[in-house]
Amino acid sequence: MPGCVLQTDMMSPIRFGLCCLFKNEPITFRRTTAGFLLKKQPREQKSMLAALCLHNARSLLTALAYCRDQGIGDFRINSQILPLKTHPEAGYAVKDLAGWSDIIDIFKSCGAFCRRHDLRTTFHPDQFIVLSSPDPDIVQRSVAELVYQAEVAGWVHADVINVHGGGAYGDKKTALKRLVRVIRSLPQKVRSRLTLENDDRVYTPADLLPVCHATGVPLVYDVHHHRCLPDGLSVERATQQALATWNREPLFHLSSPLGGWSAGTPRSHDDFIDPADMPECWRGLQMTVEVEAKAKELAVQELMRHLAK
DNA sequence: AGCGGTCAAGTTGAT
DNA sequence: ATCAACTTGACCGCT
Repeated sequence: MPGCVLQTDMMSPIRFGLCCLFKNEPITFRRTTAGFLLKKQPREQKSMLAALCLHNARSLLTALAYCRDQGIGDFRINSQILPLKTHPEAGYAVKDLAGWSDIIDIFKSCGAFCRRHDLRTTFHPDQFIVLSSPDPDIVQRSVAELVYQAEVAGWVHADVINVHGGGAYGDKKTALKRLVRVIRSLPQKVRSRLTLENDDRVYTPADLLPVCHATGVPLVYDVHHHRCLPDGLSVERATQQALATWNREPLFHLSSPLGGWSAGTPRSHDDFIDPADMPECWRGLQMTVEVEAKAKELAVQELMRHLAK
């Protein structure tokens, strides 16, 4: 139904978020591989990267316009929005790319668009970013990636860079001490956006809340991960404690297990959200809920329709 | 045009 | 010891 926009007054106060990609909408983000790129001449490498970055910046603006039209209030930005940005060999500075000022201008337009239409954007660096590692090189590379994402976050006004606690290395307590120390040492533009999320195999909300309290970093509560890796906290209690860590609009994650909770792999995500998986105690809260479902925008739309009834 | 192997990175737990 | 899973599947190179 073209032009059909959900009415604000029918909608839940929850701001629902779309993660990174589209299922049906022809909005794409491109990337490349280091091996392929490095076989080219340096000049060609730069021009390919410039084309990819420009394409992705334009796609982001298109994605945000789509979200606004659909009443989707939040969009998670792919870590590879600037492909291979911090790769040890293929990495580059944006200002080394032809047309760099156009690229940055489009990202800044994205930021202005978000301000104008009350859209939120976030980043979620992937599993290779681990701040609790005992290996300083791993921590240093992770921080470099966060610095890159914080730079883009500054252009687009993203207020969240969300990471997991990382590994335990057989000693959670010590690992979390390292995590606190590293968080405190982060550059301001990273630390002011950093959030911690409970994962489904190592760190629970109960593990991370003390870190949040010690550092002022908010907790992104993922209820699906919490159900896969419980810690004695009820969903209601974890919700309350996570909300209390936020000095801005809270951000939570929601997904449904592939094939239901009785299936073999409850950890993997289903195409859509089973409304029963959304905690009752979330209803009416003023916060962002990012929908992690493989059907992407279709899943967000279906959940919003269901809750508007 | 379609398809399969591969992709920069870390850690865990199943096999 | 090896390897999928995590996640966001997408890209490259070959047929």
